[in-house]
Amino acid sequence: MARNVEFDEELAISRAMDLFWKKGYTGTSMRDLCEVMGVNASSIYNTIGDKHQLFIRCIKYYTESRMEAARKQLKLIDSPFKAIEKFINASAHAITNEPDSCLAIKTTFELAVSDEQVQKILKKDNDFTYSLILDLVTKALEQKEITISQDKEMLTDFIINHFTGWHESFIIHKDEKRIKKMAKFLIEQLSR
Amino acid sequence: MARNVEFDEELAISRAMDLFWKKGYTGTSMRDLCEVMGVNASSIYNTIGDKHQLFIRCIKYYTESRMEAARKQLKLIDSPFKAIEKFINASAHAITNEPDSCLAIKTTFELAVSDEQVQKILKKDNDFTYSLILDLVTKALEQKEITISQDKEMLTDFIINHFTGWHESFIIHKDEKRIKKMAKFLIEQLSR
DNA sequence: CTAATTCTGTAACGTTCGTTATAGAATTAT
DNA sequence: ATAATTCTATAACGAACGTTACAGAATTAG
Repeated sequence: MARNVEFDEELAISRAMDLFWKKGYTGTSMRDLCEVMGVNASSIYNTIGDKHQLFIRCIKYYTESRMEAARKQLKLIDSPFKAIEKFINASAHAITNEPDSCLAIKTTFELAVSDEQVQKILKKDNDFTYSLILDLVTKALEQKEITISQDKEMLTDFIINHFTGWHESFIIHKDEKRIKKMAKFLIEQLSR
Repeated sequence: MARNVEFDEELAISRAMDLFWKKGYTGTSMRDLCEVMGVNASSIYNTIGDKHQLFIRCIKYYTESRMEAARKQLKLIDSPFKAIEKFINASAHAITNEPDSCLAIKTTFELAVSDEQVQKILKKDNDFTYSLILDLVTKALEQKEITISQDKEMLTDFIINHFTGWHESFIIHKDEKRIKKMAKFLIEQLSR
């Protein structure tokens, strides 16, 4: 019959993701994508589909990788409050040390308003982080490690909500200290 | 000599701004801009300049209008804490009731990372809001209306920082209640 | 080997992009 | 009115866009 060798799809998707991350969806051309993926346009259209489908694959890859990493990062920590603390500090560190801002947030503001498919993928990613933190907040409340409020759903939202602003602040002011101070204050507040 | 009539530049800029707001910088074409501005491309290039210069005019118009509005909104309020409370509630209301998310934030994530001119304009806008709230926080601390912390600079950052996340949350979840709860909690925290 | 099938590279499709040359309409001073 | 000047409308520029047709290289089954 016939051949079935293919290019390394995961690697190609990962490289496409990096380019979309840097230049945004609209700002990225198929020609540039072909170049970084090391694959011809024909192959992309035959296997993955058009530019939009390729992008969908890329944010799915991004969010799924993040979810996997978050799961790993937190499951080994015994104290729920320490886990929350670590999550907040890890976020602050990532925000002030990675060259590009979060792809999910960039995509939220570029596409999610007008693209329902993208919005749903990002909502799934948000809901995952939400349930992860909600679980920790619930346990921390039970163990009286958190005392600031008993409304665990609101507290979860409240904690996660800070990160987006930190991204914006760092893009505009490029001042790591400002982010670190807010992170420290947030953690102090939870347990006061 | 010669004529000097011109198209209504402010109106044209305002309409161009609306289109950039909806579609982003890269997503907006000069042809669409000409149409909504009611002006030919030649006229734009002769008076304002190229697409990038036009966009600069639009975000300047956006940020300056916002600064003017914020000044007006807050100067009539006697209690500094009430002014902060009003600012937070007005932000939460705007975020959950305007069709498109904040142009400044969208632009931060689309352009400010790679476009220094844009970054500086947005920094100016941020610094203005910062000094406005810092002034209120300072007075509220003096009058002991705020007790949560004495670090007025950090507190100012901390307050403003919430709004960006609220925008993201509303795009993803479209749930006004979640934003309102966070706003209520934030206000309660400041004065507890 | 040959035949069948699926991959990839080239090259081009028709559109749309940002931008501009140009000609003529509009306006003002004399 | 005439001349001078500045506007706008048309139309097109070359380049880049997303996408695809097609030929031939590569692979596998018989």
